[in-house]
Amino acid sequence: MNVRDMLLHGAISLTPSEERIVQVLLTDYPAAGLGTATSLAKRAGVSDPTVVRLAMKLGFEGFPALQRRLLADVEARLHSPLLMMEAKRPDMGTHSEQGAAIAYMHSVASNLNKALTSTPLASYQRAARLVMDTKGKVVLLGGRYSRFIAGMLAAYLLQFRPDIMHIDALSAQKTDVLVDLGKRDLLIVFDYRRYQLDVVAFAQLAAARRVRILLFTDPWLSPIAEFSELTLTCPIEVNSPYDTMASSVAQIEAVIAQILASMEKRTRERIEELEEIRLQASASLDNARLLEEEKPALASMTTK
Amino acid sequence: MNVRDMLLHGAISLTPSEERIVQVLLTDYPAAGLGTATSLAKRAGVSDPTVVRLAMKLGFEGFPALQRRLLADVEARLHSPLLMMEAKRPDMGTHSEQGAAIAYMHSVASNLNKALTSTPLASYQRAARLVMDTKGKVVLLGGRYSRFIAGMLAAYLLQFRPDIMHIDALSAQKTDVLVDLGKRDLLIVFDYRRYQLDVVAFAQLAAARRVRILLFTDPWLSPIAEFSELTLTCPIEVNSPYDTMASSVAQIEAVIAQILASMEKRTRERIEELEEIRLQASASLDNARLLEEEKPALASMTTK
DNA sequence: GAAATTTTGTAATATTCTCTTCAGCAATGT
DNA sequence: ACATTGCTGAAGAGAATATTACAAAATTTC
Repeated sequence: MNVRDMLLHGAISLTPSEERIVQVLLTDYPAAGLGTATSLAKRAGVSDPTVVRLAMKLGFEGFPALQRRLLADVEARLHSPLLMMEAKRPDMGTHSEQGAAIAYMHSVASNLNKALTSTPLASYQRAARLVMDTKGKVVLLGGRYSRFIAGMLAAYLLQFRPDIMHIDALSAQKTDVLVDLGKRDLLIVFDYRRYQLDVVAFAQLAAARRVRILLFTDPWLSPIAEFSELTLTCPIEVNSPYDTMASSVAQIEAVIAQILASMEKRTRERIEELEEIRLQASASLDNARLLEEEKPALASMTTK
Repeated sequence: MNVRDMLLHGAISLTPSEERIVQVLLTDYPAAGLGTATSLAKRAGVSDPTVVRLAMKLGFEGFPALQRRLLADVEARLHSPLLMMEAKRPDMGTHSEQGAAIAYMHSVASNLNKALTSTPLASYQRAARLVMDTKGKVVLLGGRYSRFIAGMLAAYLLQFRPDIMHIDALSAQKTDVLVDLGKRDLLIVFDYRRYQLDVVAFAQLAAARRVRILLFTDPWLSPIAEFSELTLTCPIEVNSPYDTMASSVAQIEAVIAQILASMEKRTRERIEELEEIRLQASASLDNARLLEEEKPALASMTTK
């Protein structure tokens, strides 16, 4: 069993700072673990003893032992047949003008795969718990683009619990919501690179008021990571001047899935039924068309 | 220039024992160099000072410096997209309550792959042309969830052309925009299943006014497909009571990529520069950490 | 074949890294 | 509110590692 799997599916329960280490390690696997223990600790924003303790928790004699294992992994992977193929990979550099969209989709796919392998299950579980265990309000905030993701998550969460509040565009007035927030509340903030000053500032103010913070960011970490309780990272780089948001969307959906899974069976069933009903209600609209003819579809549409 | 090439094509003359080291290093590259200097020396049958001297001869400050370079090489090779795919998938099927989030991510990944292979390039090209060739206004509309995707696309398009208008929540008032629309205008509508009556109705009214329609929907086709000029479908089913929007997001991003590719070179470059500048502005925040040491990162984060 | 030069290893030193101890802190239960 | 438990980081001891200094081989040169 290689180290990556130990981290992803390991049966050991991790403390928050240990989790941060794991996240760093997975995001930049295995290079992040091949330096010194102290460098890894700094990157994760924890102290070196914590790194050492994690190594031991994983069953190693100490950090160097873990490192040796990591090295073995590298070796194995570098000699894998896949890497041989890699050598003759077509140069992605040429946008080729023609298949730009297709090339882009491929690039997103590999991005998603990266996301898949770089976030441990525990992070999702923690996020789910954080959201559902919060007694007070849950406030959502995002940047220029990511505010749409915040909106999506808000729309989902509305169905699971009350007191959801999405701050769409950050204005001076909106900052006022802060006065009502305290340590029983949760701020879910999305901040991918080109970290927006106003968003960071808002989060900082919230942190000062002891509001708990759940941060979604990229592997380079928004400054907000400094004072967030839990940080979920997600790769965003693709061959385009813009970054992709597809993986981020998948990620919040995954959190939703995790919330659903951890719910009481009855509660979950009620929600599933609810969706089922909504689906049927709309399906009746155009089912006929799909199964039979086109005419009924138009008919049903003109009826209301 | 990576270390391997330095060793292979280096212009420096090597002493016999140095050559032995190089040989070992190349035989097991780069793993052999990632341990301690002493371990490498032993494998080559020489003493450790010889190893250190070689490192310096190659232009490094010392052995650790060479090691850092070696690590960078590994990272570059390991981060190639293809290799990310290799990270094997755990057994699906077992929803297991535990790994709900992970299972979900896998399911999204395969969904995306499906999207990848089921939409021809021509569709993206036509969508791109449709958007950019429209002389009049471009109005965007979505449903309960998909309106966020509409919002994203609107945010992107704003940078490419004027007269972009996102109808966020559909109200009676908003329907009024219809009176200003005609056959020179374009309606981009997102309508995934649980096709919303109001959205369909709006599209229908637009169609009646001869507004051109670009529809994003799922493979079961929204009724709007009946009167849209171009329909892009995208699979949305995953193992969850909800549908995924990740692929849809990827899809609109792909359209953006296609638009960028089909633009005049100069125009595109200007936009890319713009993004580049935005990126650097924020990157300067924490770049130091990634390229050099850990210290500056923490410093920069606390500094503002 | 001896001196000069280069190469190499041993030993001592300097540096860096790991890991233990301990005390502070927050969360949780009584 | 108080005690308990577990998590965390600061500090420093101790170990491992890299590097320097120097002397012994080996090689070359005359």
